[in-house]
Order: sequence, then structure tokens, then C-alpha cells
Amino acid sequence: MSRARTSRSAPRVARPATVVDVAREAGVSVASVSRVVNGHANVSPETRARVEQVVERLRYVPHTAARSLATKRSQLIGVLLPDLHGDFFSELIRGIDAAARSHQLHLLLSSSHGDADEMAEAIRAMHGRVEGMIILAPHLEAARIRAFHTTTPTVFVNSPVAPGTSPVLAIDGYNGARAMVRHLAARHTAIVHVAGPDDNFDAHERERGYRDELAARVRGARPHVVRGDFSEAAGRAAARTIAALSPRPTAVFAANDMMAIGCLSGFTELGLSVPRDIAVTGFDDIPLASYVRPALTTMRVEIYELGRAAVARLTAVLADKRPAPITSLTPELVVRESCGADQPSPRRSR
Amino acid sequence: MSRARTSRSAPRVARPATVVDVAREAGVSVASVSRVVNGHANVSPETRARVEQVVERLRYVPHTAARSLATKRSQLIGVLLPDLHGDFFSELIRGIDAAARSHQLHLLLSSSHGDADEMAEAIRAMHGRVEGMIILAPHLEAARIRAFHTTTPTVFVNSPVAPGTSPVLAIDGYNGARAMVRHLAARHTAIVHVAGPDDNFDAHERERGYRDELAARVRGARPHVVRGDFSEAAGRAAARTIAALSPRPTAVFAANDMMAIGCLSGFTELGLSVPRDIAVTGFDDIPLASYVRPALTTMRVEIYELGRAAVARLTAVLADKRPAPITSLTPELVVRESCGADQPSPRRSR
DNA sequence: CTGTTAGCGCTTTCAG
DNA sequence: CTGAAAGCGCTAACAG
Repeated sequence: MSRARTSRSAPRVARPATVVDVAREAGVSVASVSRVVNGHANVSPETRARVEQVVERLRYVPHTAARSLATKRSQLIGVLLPDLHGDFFSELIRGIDAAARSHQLHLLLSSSHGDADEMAEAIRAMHGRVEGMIILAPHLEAARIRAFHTTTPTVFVNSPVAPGTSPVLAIDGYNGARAMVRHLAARHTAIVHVAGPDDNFDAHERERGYRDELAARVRGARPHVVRGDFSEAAGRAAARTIAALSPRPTAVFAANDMMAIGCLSGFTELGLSVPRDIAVTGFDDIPLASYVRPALTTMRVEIYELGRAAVARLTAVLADKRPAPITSLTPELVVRESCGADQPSPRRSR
Repeated sequence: MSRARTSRSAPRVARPATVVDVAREAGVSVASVSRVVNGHANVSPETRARVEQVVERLRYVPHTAARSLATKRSQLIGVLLPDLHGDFFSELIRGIDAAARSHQLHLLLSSSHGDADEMAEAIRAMHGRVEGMIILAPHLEAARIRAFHTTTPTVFVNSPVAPGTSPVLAIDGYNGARAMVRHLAARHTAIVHVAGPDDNFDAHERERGYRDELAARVRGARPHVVRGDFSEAAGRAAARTIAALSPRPTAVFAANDMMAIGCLSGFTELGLSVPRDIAVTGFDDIPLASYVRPALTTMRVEIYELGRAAVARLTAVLADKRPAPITSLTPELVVRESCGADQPSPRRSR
């Protein structure tokens, strides 16, 4: 700060070296430099050595943007998420990152807090910069988005996109929910569902599964749905609502783990014991699910795998091997303590 | 799929429209198109309208890579992390994303599993594509990395970089650890430290704080350090080691929350009660810390804020307002149940 | 207000 | 094996 600059006049902010600089210094053409840098075979050992040495000395690093302009390949994929909060998204990103890395791809990450305009903005920002995109747009209105991804290959994850339009990868929330209700129905008849936001794709699927299975399993059962927003606070609020019901239901199936966890604390605060007084189950199997007490019974979604699969699909699309347009991952029931079943599984191993 | 193509011969795989296409269709020059697209003032209403219409019709989206090549601005910042696993990193990314968004910047995310070569690779991949970088390189060997970031402005977060070299932002692990030891020393004299990996910057700082404060507080105290790797499993292992000690220590200060949580389960499995038999504390205050039972006493690091601050620094650097080269964020003691202190704070609110 | 043109840095035919 | 030159798509002087 107070120390005077040591140098004279030479621009210290050394402009990064370019192919031209290297070519000049090495006394060769830019073509040769390019060949060396990209490891092409047709270069004489001497030329190669000379260039490599200059590259080293000038600390030359290829300018990625220029390269991708010339080659039309950027080694970049765009990832567009509605949110970055919580275990679900970090696991997803982890899976995507792992798969991308193994394909030599880098990630352009963007979150648009559920806002369609921000999404459009992000998609524009990605155009001409990424080779393909992975989009998670669970908002039902997201179909509008189609207008933008005209040219960039895209795979949608858990998004309400018309099948056939783009490849879609989804968690089978419908059948997952049915499986959970089936499990609960073995001991309960009064099962209430804490649903996710009304405009959310996953929320819809899970609620639909709940309703259908309940109708199929419990004769004369009347579905009861408390609306939430996937947050812990919503779960706690739902717990209060449910506890006040009479007759009080004996089981709660929340549309995601965070709400289930909210229910857990809500009921506990109200003096109810889970699972003795009331059973609680969730959906997703986020890491936290096995840490809370009682440990949460839930539907396990292999989120990390979902991320990997998304990248796999995208690379398939990019390679023009048109993959099956739609695929579902089936979640798996994980029985822990919160549902009062006999066979609690061990703490989740990883 | 089975439906025949409607069009004749025109290539349906519509090559994305370019400025040239738009200019031709609108009967104007590319310059005008550029002006309209970038919202410059000096364009006649008619021209503007005509161009906008064609843009719409051709679904023209500017090619970002080309633009950034021409303007030397990419609206992109690179984020290089050692890992993507766990609450710490997702919170950090969230903070970075939020701040970046407010500066109209997008994120190029890369993780290199602590491997210096992967890091170098990632940095190369970012060159010429990002305007600046945020690097988290807690590995002590990471100093080597300096060789690469010559030209791209960078801010380091919690990294062992020689001060003065680049802006560095850090959590004050040293004083945080001292504060924690001070807290424990009020009731304990036999305090053991479960340290992080030997080659890790944060691990070093925290251990150093532990040693210094212990020496200062507890006369004749002998520091006892069990080495871990920041994972839950390491914490559990440490618990076994510690439980076998005689005399058994009465307090454990783990270098991060995950290890502390591992200790919790470890001690519990061994039939020890926390905090009655032994106190356990952590560091970071990850979201999970308030969910485990007993809730974890820890040093709160505002991770999200750390992310925001990193971006703020970077933008300052980019704007050439050279910011103070080094800054620390001081963590704050959060007393919960696991240390057996009198005043448990309420569950963390967010 | 509008068009022409010269690059940005790199890759890639195409000749030699 | 090597070099010259033509772009990739866009922006930004610089004339009109």
C-alpha cells in the first residue's frame, strides 16, 4: 500500500502471451505453435522443443474463448438450477461434476431462484459458450423455457417438459410416493400428506402417487393434504395443523425430507412422540435424514447418480446418439425409526 | 420419431443465426445489429424495430464466446474448490453465487480433489474465459499453484499463500480455536484436539490455536492431538482412541464439525454420554451441527458471507481498486448442548 | 444515424 | 514437416 512501486515504466501488468508472441519468439509460425500446444504429431522434434521452451518461458496459456470460437467446442456444459440451497442440490452438483470431469467437461453453474426470466437470462448467457445444458426446472410454468433452448442441446431433469421435445431424466416421484403409502398403509389408515408447492412438478407427482395409492389401499380413505413449500418451517407449521386435527391422523407422509424433519421438531415441540403417537416419513433421503432423531424413514433417491446420469445423457446427445427421450429413476424405500416399523435399517452408509 | 419431416431440403438442424444473418435479413449492417442487441442509443427507431423483429424471428442469441473475445469481458468468474462434498462447500457456493449474480457475473465451477495437477488443469481451462478466479486451496503444497495464475486476477480463500502475493481471504482459525479452548478450559483441563490433515492450512491454524491457548490457560497442560482427515469416520475413529486413554480426557475439541459429529456417534456407541462423560465441540457450524443430538457446540463461521466477501474482493480487484491484501473473518462461539455448558443457545435460526 | 473494416486469439485447410 | 491465410461471431473505431 505505502510501498512505492519498484519497477520503472515497463507495463508490469504483462499482457498474457498469445500464439503470435510464442511464434515470434520461437521463430516459427503460429500454425506450428498451435500444433505443438495441441499435441499434434506432425511436428519435428526440434520445433517442438523450441516451442515448448518458449511456451514455458512466456508462461503461455491458450486463450480458451478464442479456441472455442475457432473449434466450436468449448468443453463446457451449462447447469441451470432453481436453487442452490440444501443437500439435494449439492449432491446433484457433485454427481454432475464427477461425471463431467470424467468427460473432460467443465461446468458453468447458474441458479435462478425459480424465476423464469432469470432462467431465460441464464440460458442466453450460456449460448455459444457451452456445448450443452442440464436444466432442472421443476416449476410447472417452466415449459415456457422451451422457447430458448432452440439450438443448444439440453437435457431436462425432473422438469415438466413435454416428452419427445427434449431428453428428460426424472425421479419417479409418482411410484415412489405409492411405495411409501403402501408401506404406511400396512399399519395406518389415517395418513395425511404434506405436499410441496402447487406449481412444482415433483410436488405434483408425489401427491398424485399418494392419492392413487391411498385410494387403492385403504378402502373409503379420504386423502388429506396439507400444502407446504418444501422447507423445514413449512413442515413445522404442518405439524401444528395436523396435531390439531381430530381425530388425529396416525401417519404423516411429507413430500420431501426437509418438511418431514420440520414435522419431527413440530410434533416434538407439541409433546407428541414420533413414532409412538404419530409416524412421519419423508422423501429424498438427504444426508440429514439419517442424523435426525428419530432417524427418518424415507424414499431414497440417488441424487448423486441422478447428476451422473444427466451428464451421461447429455454427452450421448452431443455425440448424436439419440438416447431414449425419457427415463425415470425409481426411488427406494429406506425404513428407519420415524415410521415405527419393525425393521429399522442401519444408519446410512456412504 | 416416426413422423416424417415436413420440410424439404433446408437443413433443419438450423445453424444458430449470427449477426450476419440478422443483418442480411433486416437489410442493415452488422454494426447496427450489434448496436440494437446491446441497447446502444444511436439507432433510429425504425432500424431498431426492424432488427428486433428479425432477431425474434431468427431466434438470434448472441454468441457469448465470440463476444467476449471481442470485448475481452466474459462476465464469468472461475471458482476452484478442492471438493464439493458437504455443507461447507455448498454454503460457500451459495454465497458466491448470490454475490456474483448481483454483479451480473456467472460461475465457472471446478473441483479438484485436492490434486495439484488437476488444479493446474482447471486453471488453464479457465484462462481466457473468466475475468477472475476465486480459489480455495487449503493444501499446503498449493503454493505451487502460484505459477499459473500469473495473468488472471485471483482471490484466494483460506489458502496458504504468501501475503502480498494475491488478495487472501481467510477464516481466523487460529483465534477461533483459541476462543474455543478458552471456553472449554473454564471447566476442563484435559482437553484433546482432533486435528485435520497434516497438509491442510485450516487444520494447521486451528491446531496452532489449540496449542497456544492451552499452554496459556492451563498451567502445565500437555497438548494431546489425534490426527484426522475432517471426515465423520475419522471422528468416530478418534473417539475410540480417546475413549481408550487413561486417564480419559474430559473434553474433545475437533477441528471441524464433521469430525465432532463422528466423535458424538463414536462415544455414544461406546456407551459414553456426551456431555456428561465427555464434552465435544467442533468448528464451522455447518447446518447439521444444530440437528444432531446433543446439538453441537461449535465456532460459527459465516460461510455464506465468506463466499460473498470473496466475490466482493474479486470485483474490487477487477475494478483495480486494490483492496487490502489480506482479511480475516472471525468465527463466533456458539454454545449448544455437546459441551455441557450452562447456557445452550437455541437452535440455529436461518 | 449507419456502414466498412479491422481485429480479438486460435485452429485449420491448403500449398509448398 | 512447415507456413500463409482464411475464418469462427462479435464489437468498436472510424469514416460517411
